[in-house]
Amino acid sequence: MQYQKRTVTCGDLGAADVGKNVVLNGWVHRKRNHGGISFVNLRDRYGITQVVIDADSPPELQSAATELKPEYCVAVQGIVRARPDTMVNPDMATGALEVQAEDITILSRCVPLPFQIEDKTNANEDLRLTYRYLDLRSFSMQKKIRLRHETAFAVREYLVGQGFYEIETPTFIRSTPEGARDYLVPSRLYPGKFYALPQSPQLYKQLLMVSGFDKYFQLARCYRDEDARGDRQPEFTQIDIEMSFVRRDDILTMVEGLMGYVFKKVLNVELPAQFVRIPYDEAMERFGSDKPDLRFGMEMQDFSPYVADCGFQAFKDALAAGGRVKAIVVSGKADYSRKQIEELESQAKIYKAKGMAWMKVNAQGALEGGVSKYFPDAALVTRGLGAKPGDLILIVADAKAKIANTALGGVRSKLGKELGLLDPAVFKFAWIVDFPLFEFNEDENRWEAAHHMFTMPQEQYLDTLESDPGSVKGDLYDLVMNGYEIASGSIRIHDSELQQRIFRIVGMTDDEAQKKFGFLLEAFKYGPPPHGGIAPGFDRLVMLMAGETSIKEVIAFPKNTFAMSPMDDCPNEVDEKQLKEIHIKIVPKEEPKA
RNA sequence: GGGGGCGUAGCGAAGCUGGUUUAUCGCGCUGGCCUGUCAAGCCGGAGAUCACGGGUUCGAGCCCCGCCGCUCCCGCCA
Repeated sequence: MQYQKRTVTCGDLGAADVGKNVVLNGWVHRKRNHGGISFVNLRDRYGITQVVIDADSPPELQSAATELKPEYCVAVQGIVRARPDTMVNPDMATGALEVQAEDITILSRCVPLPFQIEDKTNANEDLRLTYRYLDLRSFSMQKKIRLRHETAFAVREYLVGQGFYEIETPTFIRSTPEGARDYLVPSRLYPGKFYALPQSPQLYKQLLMVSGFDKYFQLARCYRDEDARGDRQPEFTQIDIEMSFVRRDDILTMVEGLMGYVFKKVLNVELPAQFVRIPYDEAMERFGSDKPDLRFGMEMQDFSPYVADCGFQAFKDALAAGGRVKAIVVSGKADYSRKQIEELESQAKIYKAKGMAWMKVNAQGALEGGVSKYFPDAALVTRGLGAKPGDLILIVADAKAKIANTALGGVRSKLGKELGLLDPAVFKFAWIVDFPLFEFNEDENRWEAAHHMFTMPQEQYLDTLESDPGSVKGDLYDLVMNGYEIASGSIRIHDSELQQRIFRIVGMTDDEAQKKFGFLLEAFKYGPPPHGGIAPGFDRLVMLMAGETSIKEVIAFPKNTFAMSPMDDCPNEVDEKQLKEIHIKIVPKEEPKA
């Protein structure tokens, strides 16, 4: 096809170009016809330029212009001219100029659109994903994809500058049933055997440390076959990092430097040189979450000092059972209706709380409503909690500390959202440190690794690993920001004996360990260096930088909630022939028994 | 596995507690007019088995049951 290739883009014409003969290639964003004169807003990745078809243009040009419809792809040749003063559009980057068309060539046509291409699209997500290539035409989406690119570039720039090598690791790997469910890839050459897609390059990056690549990173695609969320996709990207001869603080400092660089470079936002560090236990008690949103206060407080003398049995029972009674003060919200409070209570119940108590501080400073009658000494309570007249006090009690904390923490998060306390332009980072190394799995009646089995226990617990696993803290750290976990890492075990002790504690026999991780244990016989690492979630990071609440907004072609792609209808059935080659037989799903 | 929300023209929404109905509005689409707009304007038009299947009722977009789809959340995510 003969057509004129662009000499400029729709975003870069300036005053100096007036009088020039230019060619633009782009899409018809909008067209306005006034009978004689007509205007076309031509759009490409770089911007929008107004093309004018004058009333006295030749008939061929006029008819070409008449034919144009939204999203036609065209080549326009014409002369750049300044707009008359009164017709300058100050809202447009190129609003002082326009191109007087001399020739318009339609490169391709466009059928009526399923939804309009505009920044604040009103189409629902399913439709946007079905026509993702159209959705991505909007400037708002182009901007997010660009932000992602720039962030990736800045990450590489910084880490390479710090002496890191980017090294690829395999995406067909050995399946290890620990952790998330694996995506499996059947093997054609080995009937009945499978590769797994990596949940993360964890073991490979540790092996790279054994190899002596003491600073490694990779923008690694990871795969986990678990249910999706706003901040979770079945495939996602992490900035995988591992370093040798480091202690915890070396990693934290390095990531602080990385984040500082990226935010400055990409968003021109200055981050603090260091991020606050909060021990896990403290985060749970203060915020009811291991990924607290620090953009607002409303911290949870211990309500137990007021319980002993009160007549409210539920609170006493919770404490007697070793649980918690926790409160938050909602400033100025004594005017909340019963219905509003019930909605908050239902939020608490999502996290298995049995209920949520409340009371209000009236204008005189007295307690009223809810459970207030059980607390005759209002001043004691309000002074202790720092509650002022007009405040609302919410209380959750439970025999299990975790339930009381997470439930009220959930209420705190909901209130943060509801009260507009979450400014997307504010970025509050924090390190959560001193995580427990083990968690007790009640269903299986055994201890399991809270993070993963290669995490170093903190030194002071080495003697009590076996006798008291529950109290062991690991050399573990999460980076959190605005209520999201955006990185997780640890110092690793590089000692085979210690590693075997851990395996035994989580109930893995030496044989099993050998079978599953023998190659790692073997490698660790050959002078492994002390090492540790971390893996920031790249999609979540970009999501927050973009001020979004779903990572789908910053992934070009994401999956929907059910791990499907509505655009190409994936996953899909495959031919019998393909199945035969990989030795797979489909067993039909059993009908539920009546 | 469980819970909340949604489903009405191509898109987004309204439609009160079942009853003037030919299901309303905005955008888009389409025909016409219009020489400076930029979310152009004005006049006209087409376009909907109210997700789907049952049921209750004299009468269902609205109530009930089932089912499908999307979305958010709990579980899950070492």
